Formats: sequence, C-alpha cells, structure tokens
Amino acid sequence: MDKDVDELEMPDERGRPARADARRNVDALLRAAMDVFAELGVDAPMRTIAARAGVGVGTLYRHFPQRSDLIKAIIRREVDGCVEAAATLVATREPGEALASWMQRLADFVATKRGLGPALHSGDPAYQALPDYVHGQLTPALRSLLDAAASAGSIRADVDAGELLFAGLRLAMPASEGDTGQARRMIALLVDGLRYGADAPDKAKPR
Amino acid sequence: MDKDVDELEMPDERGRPARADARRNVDALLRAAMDVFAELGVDAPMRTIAARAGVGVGTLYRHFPQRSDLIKAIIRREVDGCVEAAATLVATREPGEALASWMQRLADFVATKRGLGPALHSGDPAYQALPDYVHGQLTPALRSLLDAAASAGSIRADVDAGELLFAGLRLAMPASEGDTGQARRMIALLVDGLRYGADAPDKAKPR
DNA sequence: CCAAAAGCGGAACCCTCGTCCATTTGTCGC
DNA sequence: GCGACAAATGGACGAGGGTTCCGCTTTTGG
Repeated sequence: MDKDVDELEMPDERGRPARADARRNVDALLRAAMDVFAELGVDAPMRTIAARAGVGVGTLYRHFPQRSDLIKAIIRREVDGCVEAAATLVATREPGEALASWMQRLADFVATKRGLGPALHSGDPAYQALPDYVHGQLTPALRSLLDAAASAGSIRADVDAGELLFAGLRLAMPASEGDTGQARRMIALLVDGLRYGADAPDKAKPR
Repeated sequence: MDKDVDELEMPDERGRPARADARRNVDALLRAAMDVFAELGVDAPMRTIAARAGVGVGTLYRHFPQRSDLIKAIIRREVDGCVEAAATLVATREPGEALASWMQRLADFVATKRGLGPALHSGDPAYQALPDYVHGQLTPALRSLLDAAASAGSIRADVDAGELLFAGLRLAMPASEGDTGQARRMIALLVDGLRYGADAPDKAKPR
C-alpha cells in the first residue's frame, strides 16, 4: 500500500533532472488514478482523479495529456511483468505447458484491471496508444512461446502470435465483476484448439 | 435502402393502435440511428440522430429512453436471424459442421455492426439491456447446436452454451475496421478446441 | 538572497446529456 | 365536417465532464 510507484526519475527528454514537486505530483496522480479507476472504471472524470491526488486539473493534463497516457503508465509494469514471465516459462517448462500457463497469466492480468479490457478494445481513437503498446510488448513474448511449442510439435504451426494475443485479450475480458473462471476456461479451450491439429509427440491425429 | 423497417405496428401495451405520426417518427429514428451508428459508432450524440431523423431530441427520448433501447431495436432482427439460422442448421447439417457454421455467422453479425461489440462488452450499466437480450435469445439457440454436436460425439460435452456464446461474441469483435478474417480464424480455433477432447468423430459416447 | 524557469491550479469555455413543458397534431365521437 | 381531448412534438434549460489558458507560486542554480 505504501510501496513506491517507481520509475519516477523522469530525466525529461532534454537533460534536466526534473523538479521535485513535479515528481511528487506524478506519483500522487498515479496512485489516485489507480484507486479511482478501480472504483469507477477507466472513464472516471479527470477532475475526480486530480482531486483525489490533491492537485488541480491543469497539473493532471500537464503530466498526462491523454487519458490513455495515464492508463498506459499504470499498466506498463503489468505488461512488463508478462514479458518477463514469458522468458522464464519458455526456459523452464515443457513448451506446450509454458504456452498454456502464459495465456492464463495474460487472462489474470486483463481480468484484474476493471474496465481495462473494454478500453483496450473500444476502438476509440483516444485509446489507440494502449493496444499499440500492449501488442508491441506482448506479441514478441508470445511468439517465443508459440515457436517453442510449435517446434516441439505440441501445437499446430499455422497460428500467428499477434492474432492469438488478440484472441487471448478478448477472451480475458471478464463476463462479470471478478469472474476469472469463465475467462480461464475459454482460454484453455482456445489453447486446446491449438493442439487439435498438432503433429504431436505422443498423440498424433492430423485432419 | 427504401425497404421498410417493419415491426412498426406498436399496438402499445394497452390496446390502442398508436398514432400515425408516432409510427412515422419511430421509423425515421431507426433509419437515422442505423446511419449515424454506422458512421460515428454507437456513442454518437443523440442530437445528431434526432437531427438526421428530422425530429427533436424530446421525441427521440420519448420513444427510446435509453440509448440501449435504440440499439436493441436495431439489432433485434439480426439476433432473430441468428436464432432462425440455428434451427435451420441443426436440421440440415452434420452437427459439428452446423456448430462451426453458426459460430461463423455469429462472428459476421457482430463484426458488421461497428461499435456494437465494444458496447456489448463495455460493462457500462447503460448498456446492460443489450447483453441481457442478446444472451437470452442466442444461448438457447447455441445450446441446441451444442447438444446435437455433443450427442454425435463430434465435440466434447463439458462446455456450457452461455460461456461459449460469450467467448464467440468476444472473439468476433474485429481487430480493425472490416477485418473479419482474423475473427473468423480465431473462432475456428476455438471450435477446434471443442473437438480436441471429443470421444469420437461419428459415434455417440456420453460420459 | 535573487531572478529565471518550471510547475501549479482552477476559472472559463465548449459540448453533450436528459428533462420538462408549452404548443401542435392526430383521432374519435357526434 | 367539426370540436375536444389526449398523445406527441421539439427545443430551451440546468447539470456535469473535457480541455485550455494564463496569472501566481515554488524550485533551483548562481
């Protein structure tokens, strides 16, 4: 709860080390935004977030010109965590198993952040930066898992990482508040689809 | 283009046959809403729709108190079409094939209506009536297909119709404007997941 | 301690929503 | 036809959120 939000150096593009009060405010804004988003969803009024952080709306817009900038800052660590998890899994687990585990982790990430899923897929241009970032980071991570599993013959080889990521993100959006079970089952079903036409190391049965 | 929007009798809950101008305005509003939604998405300003229909906003709100009422009226026929398609398919095609075809039809329906997908899954209480209606109509339709396929042994028997419908609707949301290919592939993958644990290709085998 | 630069805050403006009600219009009995 | 009544209309209005702008405050470096 009192853990620091890290990444607050903000050296600014042009050399300067950034002012102390500015760093403090950015920190307060990120904390406030996390709370408010969790409470009211990602469409919560900007005023509310600024007020919760104890700053004026001007300050909020100064640091986060777009609502998506704020969301992006908040989810960056989560996404980075997924990327690291992929590296760990691919190195330590059986390829098909690693893929399945990672997809479940992805589901947990999306399902946990209330309103994030809809925002990611709204198609609203204001949020375009979000899917761009998430896909840019996660597609290579998933591709490494997918390639490993395909090479091992655990799954079919005709599936694109970007598309599968998309599908996973879609399925992970919870049906209702806090329902992770359904999302997990549907993602497991999708992964079974990957296995369906596999060459197979131990159970071969192509079409 | 000049085809009638049907279902304009509107006998009103209590007997009366409804006034002529009211029917005309409802018709105009539905046409306008279809246009405007297609152009600007389902979040388009209500004023725009009213203006396009040549009526005041008061009239719009009178006939459609909630934005979702308007959307619901527009998609009702699509949904009904899907329900009928399920009945036809289950009667004329091999069960597994019927299921796969219907899921694709579902995808086409969702992908075609710009902004509908996000609205369905936004979680916004204002739109709650939409998923309620869609699920209420389509779940039984899908269940009939699912039961037929499971009885035939084409697919595993442990999947809930409501959950699969949810998954299909999620996956059908297009990645980008007019991209139905990706959605179709991912839904095909999901259906393959249903086949993965199947007992047999053509003999019944309830667990 | 001082001055310049960076940051702050919130009033102001614009846009949209959804309501409300005075006016208009359709319908039905005569 | 015609009048009276109810239904329907449409736009003005108040509430509230988004974003900008600019005078004031704080920090920082010398």
